[in-house]
Amino acid sequence: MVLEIKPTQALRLWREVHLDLVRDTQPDLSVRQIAILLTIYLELPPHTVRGLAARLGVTKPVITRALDSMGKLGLVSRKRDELDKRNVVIQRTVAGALAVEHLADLVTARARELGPA
Amino acid sequence: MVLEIKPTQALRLWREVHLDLVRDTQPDLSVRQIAILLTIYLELPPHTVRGLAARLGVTKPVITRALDSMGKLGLVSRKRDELDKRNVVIQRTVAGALAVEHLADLVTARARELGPA
DNA sequence: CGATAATGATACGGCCCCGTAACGATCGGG
DNA sequence: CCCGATCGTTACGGGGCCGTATCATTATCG
Repeated sequence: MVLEIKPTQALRLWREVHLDLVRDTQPDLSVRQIAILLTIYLELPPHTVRGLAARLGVTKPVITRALDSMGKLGLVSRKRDELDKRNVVIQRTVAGALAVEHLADLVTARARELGPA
Repeated sequence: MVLEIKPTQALRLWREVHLDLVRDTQPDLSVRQIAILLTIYLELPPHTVRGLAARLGVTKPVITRALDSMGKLGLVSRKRDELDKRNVVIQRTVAGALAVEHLADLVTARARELGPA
């Protein structure tokens, strides 16, 4: 089940989806925020600030700030870890799951429309 | 030549490429800038500020500013249209073509690595 | 010509993000 | 028990992007 995609198709797909995102999304997320959001929703919990920072190769404040802004949008939430109160566990939300699902729909729909290279 | 991609695959692809972009890219472009860059390199010239603005559904200053910053990065260049000196023609550059090609490589490489849904 | 329209750039005020450095809270080993 | 290590957050200074409104330049039409 290898996904065959040609460079020209890849670029067209990337462009179409980004055009959708520019027009469609209310507040569009940064590249970092998208990476964080998808990591939270695709990888197994639990997720922590330092874990995400290491996973993305960025500093911790980047994660904290991204969680702040995405939290305001309702895409994620935070909870103190009761076993080790230094830790913060990042949790998924309904709105976040919907947003991720919406992105998946965009990509699959645009992929389906791609003609030959 | 329809590109079959399942929602789970789409999300994993999106995530992997965004992780690459976060780690890899020197100054990462915004969603709008990516949309503009790919439009310039995928659609037939000539490109103008107002044309791009209409194409993306954004205001002209958005395009002007994006061209400013992408111009500093050497990804695009501008030239006055000699026939109608009100117009500015946006031109491709070698560095821009390389950046677009690099993005295509990223996407195709990550797509190839995708396992079954 | 002169008035009007169109094009791209600029000014302004506001908001968000960055990286570095520091901080408070909490845990854990000696 | 205490002191160092760890975790997440916050402060600071700087830079970028946004939308609206306005501007200078150029073309067009009466």
